[in-house]
Amino acid sequence: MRVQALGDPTRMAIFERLERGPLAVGEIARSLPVTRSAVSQHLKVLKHVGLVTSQRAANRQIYRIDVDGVAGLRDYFDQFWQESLQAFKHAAERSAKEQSR
Amino acid sequence: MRVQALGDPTRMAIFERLERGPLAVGEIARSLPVTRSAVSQHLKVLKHVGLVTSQRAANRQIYRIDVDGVAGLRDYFDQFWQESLQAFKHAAERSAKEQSR
DNA sequence: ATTTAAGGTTAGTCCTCACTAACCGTTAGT
DNA sequence: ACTAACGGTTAGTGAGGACTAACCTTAAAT
Repeated sequence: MRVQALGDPTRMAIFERLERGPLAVGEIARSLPVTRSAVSQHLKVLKHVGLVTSQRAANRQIYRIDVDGVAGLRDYFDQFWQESLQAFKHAAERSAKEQSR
Repeated sequence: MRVQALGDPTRMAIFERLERGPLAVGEIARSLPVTRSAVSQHLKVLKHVGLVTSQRAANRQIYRIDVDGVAGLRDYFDQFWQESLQAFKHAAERSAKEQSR
């Protein structure tokens, strides 16, 4: 589920590292209290939901924020909140009408 | 963590039930394949992050969407995405400047 | 060619979290 | 008072997910 993507603190931390610019897996791991393996697995998840992209540079994999993906997820959430509030508003109006008859 | 609030499918389903109007715990449980206890625990979480409020009506607890809370969470996410995109944009510009000198 | 460093994958462990069952207090009805 | 229904709490269980360690492939360096 898309919501889960940033649910884990470590995954969140990785994402925030990437906000400051593209990084290789090892560079991220060095600044975190987890192994490269863990970082690699988290990046896999982030990539899967479209928040980051990767690109080979010789030996290394450079990860960076996927601007389109972030925007897409933002829109997704936006729509969700929008619909929630609207649905509830409609329900409230319907309820008010029931009261007055 | 606030992100976790809608991470669970059952919790999501409960929230969506409430979009159609206020409901008692038992009413929600009856429309879901889980016990009242589970629903009660989920509502506790939703209440804790400010997505719903509760109100006693005699014997029962009526839960409803907290419009302010939803709006607040919407704003929180909005800001998060905003900052992500902005930070990355700045990083990209900085990087471009490095290249050209 | 060997060595070194990178990163992805897998098996196994541990911990978190969703869930049930059993219990409790509270309220309304008889 | 007794009963029945509601809903919150707790202990215990099971499943999923985060993590490490070990292994593998690939690419650059000597």
